[in-house]
Amino acid sequence: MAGDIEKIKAVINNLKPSEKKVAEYIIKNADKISELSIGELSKNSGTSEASVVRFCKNLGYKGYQDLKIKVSADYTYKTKSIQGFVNINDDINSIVVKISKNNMQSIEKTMDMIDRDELQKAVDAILNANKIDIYGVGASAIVAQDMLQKFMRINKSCTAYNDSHMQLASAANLSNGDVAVGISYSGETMDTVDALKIAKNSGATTICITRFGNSSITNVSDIKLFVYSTEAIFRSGAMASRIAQLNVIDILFSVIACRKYEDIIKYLENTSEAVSSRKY
Amino acid sequence: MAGDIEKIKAVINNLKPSEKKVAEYIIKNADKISELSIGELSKNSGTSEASVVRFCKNLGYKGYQDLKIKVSADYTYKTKSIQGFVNINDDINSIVVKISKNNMQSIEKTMDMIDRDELQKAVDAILNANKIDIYGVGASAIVAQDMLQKFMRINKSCTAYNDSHMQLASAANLSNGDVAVGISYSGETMDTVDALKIAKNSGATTICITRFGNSSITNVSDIKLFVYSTEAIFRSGAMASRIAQLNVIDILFSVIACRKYEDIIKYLENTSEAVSSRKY
DNA sequence: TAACTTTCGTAATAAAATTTCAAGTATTTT
DNA sequence: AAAATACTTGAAATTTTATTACGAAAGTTA
Repeated sequence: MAGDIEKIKAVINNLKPSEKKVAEYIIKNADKISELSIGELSKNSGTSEASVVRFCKNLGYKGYQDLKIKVSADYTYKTKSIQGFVNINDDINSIVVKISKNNMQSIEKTMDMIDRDELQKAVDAILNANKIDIYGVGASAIVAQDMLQKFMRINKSCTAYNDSHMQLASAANLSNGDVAVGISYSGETMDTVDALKIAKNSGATTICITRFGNSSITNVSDIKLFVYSTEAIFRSGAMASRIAQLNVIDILFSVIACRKYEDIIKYLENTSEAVSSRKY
Repeated sequence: MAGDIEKIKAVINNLKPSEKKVAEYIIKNADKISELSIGELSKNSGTSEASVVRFCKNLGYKGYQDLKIKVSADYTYKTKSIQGFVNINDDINSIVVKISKNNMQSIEKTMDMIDRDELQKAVDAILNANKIDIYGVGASAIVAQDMLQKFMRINKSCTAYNDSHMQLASAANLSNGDVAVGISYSGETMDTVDALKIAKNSGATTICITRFGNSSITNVSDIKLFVYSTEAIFRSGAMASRIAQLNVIDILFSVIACRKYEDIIKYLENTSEAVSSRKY
């Protein structure tokens, strides 16, 4: 489907020496490939034209022409997604583009990176849960609230207290078969980590949605869902990160909705109807 | 920079007949270009090889090779973004990819579509506002809450009541120089539209964040910020749409932050520091 | 209608890509 | 350790593809 450059990286160690040289050159100079003829490429990589062709065919391309087009397309696709940071003096259009691309990139990287097995575990845990507690404060409270709204609509009983004392109290009353979800991008938010720790001690299955890597919250989580994010602008904690987190919520919701489609469509229709009276 | 296919469309009417044939063929068959030689293309479009080359050079390309690569790249870039709807039987990986791409697409289309002038007006209104009211219920309440958090951090006093009576009461007390922001994807949510209408009558400048097109909310809004969204899955109102709305909030916030950088960086540092004591 | 300009395709030329093949290198067998 | 075999490689031949040159046809202007 995609990722021509990735594909080359993946097979580079199974190649013969001369083809490996070609692969290395292409990876390092993917930006230039579109303007290189096979002769230039073979010279630059210290091999022969024949080796380049063999390399192309080994990788499943029709020939050099074909590879050239695919690799160039892949390269421009990749680089078009990437945008710099916002500068103070950027005009309004640049800001629109940079912020949007950054948010898109956070979703994309999260999509590439998120562990499908962990996701499946989270789905199973939620599907079998008696009770679900969701913890999050500050910007993460919004994500928690969003999750609550989604799951409530499909009749999964959740709670998402935004009072930290309530969270702790609620966590203490969980038991086996319950699920607690902790949301914190930094992974170090005391209120959330503490609540999750108590939930774990109470016997609940704990899930975290946090940044990639180890942190206090991963230590108290049975299931870890990582999101990727870089912020496009100064100390503004929660822009791309919360969008990546919401994307994870969407995925969880969608997987569950698909698995239990027959039951859930009814609930969704009911709730749709219920609010329709409040629309013009 | 981009949009090679768009560029061809833009100039198609200024071309000589034979070159126009080439242009038409390329636009209709952008997917096949990567595998066509100049001979095939000229035959398929009913012209000569020379005309194809002339066409390429007229458009600023080095030759047919160059155009072929650029157009192919543009085409794959465009189509890679597009993904189908989620099916009940999709496996977990397909759902991850489809939901993510759909969310990305909503951001991208919103980015392409959003009116920069309206955005500028919204920024000016907010910068000069004494008081800012934000209205939203249900899924839009989360977006409202998010906006509140962001603007609070840069010391812009906002309120975002999620009680509809409070909203109406608050709207009644606004006056000239105040700003009211109504968030409703459908544009038909009574509570939000009513509150915004009252705000407008009170003399406030009204801003809406809603779906593209006319709706009840656009009728009561001085400034209209449109988002684009298609949902990847059944009657599930608010997935991609809220992400697109959050993206607009990010943009508003970023533009304002850039314009008032010196003042704002201080506020951001203060608020960062304030919560840091609650982190491990 | 003649002179000129524009547009276009054929054919010649040039460039690039692919294939062939034999030499060189490594590996296995005897 | 020598011979046989298989593998890897690049130079050169061949084929394919792209570009250019040029003149014929169509269209314009005087």
